[in-house]
Amino acid sequence: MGAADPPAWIVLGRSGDDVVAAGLDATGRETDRRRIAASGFAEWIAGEESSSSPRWVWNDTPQWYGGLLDHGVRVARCHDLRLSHAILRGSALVQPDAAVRGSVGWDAVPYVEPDALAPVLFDLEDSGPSAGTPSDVDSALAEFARQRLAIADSSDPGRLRLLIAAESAGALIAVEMRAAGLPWDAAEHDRILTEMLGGRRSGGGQPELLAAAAARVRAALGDPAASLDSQPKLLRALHRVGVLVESTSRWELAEQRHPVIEPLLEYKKLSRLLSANGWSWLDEWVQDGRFRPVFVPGGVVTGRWASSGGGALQLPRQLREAVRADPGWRLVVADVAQLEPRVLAAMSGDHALAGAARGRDLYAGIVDSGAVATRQEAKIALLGAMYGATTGESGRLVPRLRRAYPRAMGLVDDAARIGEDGGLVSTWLGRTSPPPSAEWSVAQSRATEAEASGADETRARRWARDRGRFTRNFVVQGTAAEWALAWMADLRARLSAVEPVPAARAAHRSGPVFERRAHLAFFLHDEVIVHAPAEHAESAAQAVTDAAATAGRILFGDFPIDFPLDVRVAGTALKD
DNA sequence: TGTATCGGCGCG
DNA sequence: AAAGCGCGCCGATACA
Repeated sequence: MGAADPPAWIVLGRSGDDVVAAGLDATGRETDRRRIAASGFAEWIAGEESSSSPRWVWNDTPQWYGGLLDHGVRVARCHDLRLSHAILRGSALVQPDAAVRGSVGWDAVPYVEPDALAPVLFDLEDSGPSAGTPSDVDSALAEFARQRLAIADSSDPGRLRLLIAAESAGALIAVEMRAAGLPWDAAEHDRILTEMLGGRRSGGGQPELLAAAAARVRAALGDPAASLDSQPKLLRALHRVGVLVESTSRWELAEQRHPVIEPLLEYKKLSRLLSANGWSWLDEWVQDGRFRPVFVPGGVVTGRWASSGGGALQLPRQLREAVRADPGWRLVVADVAQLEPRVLAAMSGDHALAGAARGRDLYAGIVDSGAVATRQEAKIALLGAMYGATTGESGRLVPRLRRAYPRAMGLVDDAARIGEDGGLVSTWLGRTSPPPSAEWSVAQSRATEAEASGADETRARRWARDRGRFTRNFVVQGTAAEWALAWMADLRARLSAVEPVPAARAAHRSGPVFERRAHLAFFLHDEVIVHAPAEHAESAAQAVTDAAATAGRILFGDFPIDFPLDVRVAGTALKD
């Protein structure tokens, strides 16, 4: 690429064993095309990154970026065509007849093998037909052109550009976090398991304390052979001793008074720990002091991330003690207090709710405003408003919030009504809810016909309300996910600007790009964990805080809304 | 023997 | 405590 005219974008595609790179100028015109052998690809990327710092355009971030990281090459920016396509083709901000909605091949979801970060690019012998999106450069160029046109012609190009930049940054971060891994102390995990479950038995027997709990349950049931892991059998055994529950769920059991309840709840708790995060999980998912889950950006319709394998987003808090910084390193653990209601206040322009949100505790602010009497009531009412509660204490309290915060409540009530009517709702930056299914629409129209039965009408009404609760929550959950992406993207940029520590201080299990620098190690909706050299931990914590403020401004401009964080610097991620 | 579904529960 | 949203994973069960 000519130094006099550095490319704004470089679009990458594969051709046989080679990579084809097309440079585009700021207007999107192709100015340069070259073919690069896979063996020299990482080095070439590193050179372009340092000389012209383009935005890399590729079909699917994990396929390209995992291998680059393995070779010690980090990039600052990308445009993930697959994720961007998913946003644009569904967005209500995009023109109905935009060409991007009809792109062939870009709806496929590629199968990403959890153990193979970059199977295609650097191990061409093993490259299979697994890629879900077109991988040649001409397909990528054509799709990129359709996407830029769709954005430019949309009702709000600025928001969509932000969303796609944030989504693509998230794609980079997800691959980076897997490469870096979450520092995990297997010995500490084993200690927790042994303390709670008792010693591990050879020969597949239950650990001591789990077996003891089981024995106490069977004694209380008066049945030495009672099956505790089969829901129907357990239910019948409970009925036989007079515990007349309809399910064996924890909350329903907890309402009962019977000697079997306490040991049964204990058994369920321990059994869950063993099956979900016991020694088998440890053996399978923690290698060389790192837990490396697969993060799936955009994996949830709202834009939240999902995960695949290892249950990364469901780590029980009791295991947080096993998250341990390397020697000489620290963990910066940060989470946003009440992210979703703050986002709701900002996107609805509700100054009253934003006022209640000023400071650390939004719920206390609601109490101070006089809308409800206690913090607990404030929490229940607000969650009920965002989730669509209609019954119980929550349903009873929501009307009081409607009076106190009409704009915020009006926004979620409108979203619910639109959803019930079969319409679409969008997040702040333009991610749009999926349309109702054909089955849903058929049920609605059938219910309006003269010969509709009562059952038809009841079912249609229930499905309409279900969808209303979904769209009600979609706008809030999805916008919160956008805030979190903006937070992480800005944080990533700040961390990358810090000088690396000397090689002697490296974290040798974090991969070449991260072993000498503070880096993101974990993300969970409204919380991040940064693994940082001890001498950089305080500046990393400041970066986390500053990035949160930036994210608020990026999304909501000057609207006066706080996003206060709980930030801790420690050797372990255990929540105090 | 393998696949789909369900109840249950972990996380936000 | 659940309630009202969104997930992934487990073991058991039903079914091909």
